[in-house]
Amino acid sequence: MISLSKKLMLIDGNSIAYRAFFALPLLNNDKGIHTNAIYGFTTMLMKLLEEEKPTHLMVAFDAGKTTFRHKTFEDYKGGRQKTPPELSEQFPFVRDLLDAHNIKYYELDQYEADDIIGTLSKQAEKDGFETVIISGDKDLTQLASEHIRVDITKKGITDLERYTPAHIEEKYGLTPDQIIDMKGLMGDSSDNIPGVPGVGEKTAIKLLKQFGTLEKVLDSIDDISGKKLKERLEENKHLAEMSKQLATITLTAPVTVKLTELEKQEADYEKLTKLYKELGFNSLLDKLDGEEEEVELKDIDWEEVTDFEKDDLPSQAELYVELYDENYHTADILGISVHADKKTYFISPEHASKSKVFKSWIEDENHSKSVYDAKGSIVAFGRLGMDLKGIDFDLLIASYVIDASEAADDFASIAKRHGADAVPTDESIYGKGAKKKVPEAEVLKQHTARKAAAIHHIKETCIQSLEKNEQLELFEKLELPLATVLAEMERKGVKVDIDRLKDMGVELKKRLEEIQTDIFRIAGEEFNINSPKQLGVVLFENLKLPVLKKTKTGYSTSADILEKLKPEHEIIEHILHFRQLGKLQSTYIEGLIKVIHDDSNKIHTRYNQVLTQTGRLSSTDPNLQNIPIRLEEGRKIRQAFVPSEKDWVMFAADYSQIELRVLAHISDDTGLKEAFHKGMDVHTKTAMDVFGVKKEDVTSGMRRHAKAVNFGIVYGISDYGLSQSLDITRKEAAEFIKKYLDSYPKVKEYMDDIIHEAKQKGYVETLLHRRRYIPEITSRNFNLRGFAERTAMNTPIQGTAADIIKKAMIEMADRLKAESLQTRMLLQVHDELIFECPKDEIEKLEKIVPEVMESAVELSVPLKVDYSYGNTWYDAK
DNA sequence: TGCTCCACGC
DNA sequence: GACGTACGTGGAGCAG
Repeated sequence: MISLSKKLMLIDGNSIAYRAFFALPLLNNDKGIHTNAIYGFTTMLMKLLEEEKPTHLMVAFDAGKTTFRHKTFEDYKGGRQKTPPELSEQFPFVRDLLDAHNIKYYELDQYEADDIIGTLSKQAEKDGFETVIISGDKDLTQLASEHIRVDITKKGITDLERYTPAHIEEKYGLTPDQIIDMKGLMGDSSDNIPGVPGVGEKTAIKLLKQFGTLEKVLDSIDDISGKKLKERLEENKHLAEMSKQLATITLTAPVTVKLTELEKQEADYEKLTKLYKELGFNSLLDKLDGEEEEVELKDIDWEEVTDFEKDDLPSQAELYVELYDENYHTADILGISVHADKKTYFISPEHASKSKVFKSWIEDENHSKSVYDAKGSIVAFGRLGMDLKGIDFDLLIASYVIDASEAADDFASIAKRHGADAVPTDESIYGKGAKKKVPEAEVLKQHTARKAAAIHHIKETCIQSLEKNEQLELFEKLELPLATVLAEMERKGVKVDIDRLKDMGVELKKRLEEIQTDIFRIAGEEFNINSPKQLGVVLFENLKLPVLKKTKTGYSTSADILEKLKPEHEIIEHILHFRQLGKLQSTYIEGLIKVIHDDSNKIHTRYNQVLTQTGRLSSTDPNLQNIPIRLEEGRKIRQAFVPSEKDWVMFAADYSQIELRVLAHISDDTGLKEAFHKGMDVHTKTAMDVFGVKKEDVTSGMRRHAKAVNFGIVYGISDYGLSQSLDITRKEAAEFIKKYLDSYPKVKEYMDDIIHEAKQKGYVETLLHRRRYIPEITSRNFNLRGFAERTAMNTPIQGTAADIIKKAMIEMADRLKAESLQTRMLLQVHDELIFECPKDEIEKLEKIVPEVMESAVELSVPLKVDYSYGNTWYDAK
């Protein structure tokens, strides 16, 4: 075969997906979507791209149910098994996959993929292409020619048989054209093409070798040997002709794509990564990382300086600080870059901290800086003795506000998402895991410089997106100022009484040992209680306790299951207690001690401002948003959180039922609003409304149920979730939710409306225009759609609550400053703010804090804040 | 090192 | 009917 420079690959999409589906076991990903066909399709595609290196590429799909062939023969493809739903649900993902690879796909009403492929392959032949066709359907082999090769899947999916005219000659002794005649004679059971009864492959080939074409065979029936065969051909002449017609691939389908449009393009790695993650294709993700790193680095102009002249630093510039790891409180500061006008500078942190010109520029709020990660930058510059001010843009936050679903793992992926693809990933510069290291100076400096330049390139696009989505105010007036407030909170840190923690640790250790001894005695053997695997063996095999639930890997030993086994065996309560105390010891005693800064005995958490899909913050190193409170033993941990100054107190304020108030506001439901206007206990009120009883007749059980439903509404749990938390059947839970919605009709209306809106727009919004895209809302997959619907209902509630407390935090910080108070805001726990303050400021705070928090936004129901103070966080209850 | 299980908070 | 179902972070065990 002559090697031509243009190589076209045409893939029969349906056929390959079918092949993959039946060749691979029915794989599931963690979302319950079947993925075997998608996976098989992907691996096959990768292999083909690598081996064939096509310059042009397209995937053809069959369109709909009927084709022009059905006019010839109604029962064409009749009797074929309906596509299994497990497969059809995968087709949309195959298309997503192709989109992510930037591979064109095409379908044409009334035509099959074969016809599209046939038409294009012949056009390509004329235009001097070499073409490879990939399918599982041997029919396609009729297209083989000098410049068209047809590869048909054999067993499995990666094994292909290459049909060239020579191979067909060798295999059947026929030319490619004669394949159609062969089909006419012998038929094709898979497409329900009848052919001539009694004529199979052998006879068909024999006849064609003798006469050449079907028509000639039918004209020469008299010359054929064998009486029976003659009769059959005679009787089925018409059937044979129709069969040939059906099997003939049309070469003149009205295909509208041009070959020039099929040129192979670079994949969209961002999209691919997202898709692979969604599908759980971890092995493919790994490969992807490798490919991405190969991206060529375009040189940029940058200059290293040791100091600045005043004129170097204009009133608008991009600023970037490069750190060695993600914890900006402690990470090595490796370099700083500034993109000013058309120049990009690099300066070492040592030189930067000595430069007076630089410091005064950094601290001048009239000089605007565009950064990546405002909060981290403020902290890092703080460590260099500079108070970073005047941040007017943050690429990281902007990207989060625009679409929180795109993970913010590193600069490169965010830059690329917004069109700057010349920034290498940090991993490619530093390596990862044990191999991570600072690269040679030139590489580091260029990398740092490149980021400042990238921010400059992207800024405008981001602002336009924000503007278009009416999110500029959310970005500029809420998230950006919040970053400064959070930086301040993190930097101040919260003081920990380390001795108190250690004492608790000693006490816990003693008790754990005692419980362990008990457990071993009762079990009659020693084992690792912390190993669910070993514990499972002891409980369910040795002690023969009933198995109520299994996990993927063995027996479930979760607390709710053990709780049910309590009456069965005395060992259970010991195990539960051991678990509870063990958690306190490892996570809260040892874990907290690990992150206390030696010099100050303070903890400096990091709030992640760009992570959650709802707009909430999260907290790491340590997570101060999950310090125990519900059980007394755990709650005592809070005694270790103390004021950092003598004679100060901890002051805690929390919003009462903020989410339900938000729901009352959004839904405008009279009954729900009444609870808040009258200052009632909302769970009792719900119990009254749902069970139709008077206040004094609400039992504790009713209230508990009502509370669980309210909880479910706020967090968007399903009937299943509710059934779990109340230990009732799913049906009962569903009925319960229905009763709730009947009692609050406008809540029901809101739920219906918001789902409808999400379907229309593809996203939902909070009060302050925070957006969450919910593409799965139109999914045909029951699970995904159900999940999406709950997300649509829940996000505006939880997200609005998040908006409100964020706004309150900014206003609180302003107010403390305006009133020149010493009080420090230290922590945020979703609906709660914790301060430390001198005792003589308590009285003021008691007025200011509720006032600011309650008036952060105005809803149609009042916001209510409860507060309290004490010598430790524990005592502020 | 990455996965699973478990448990804490809102 | 669909069979796994609020969001996070972190520790321990375990397999490769």
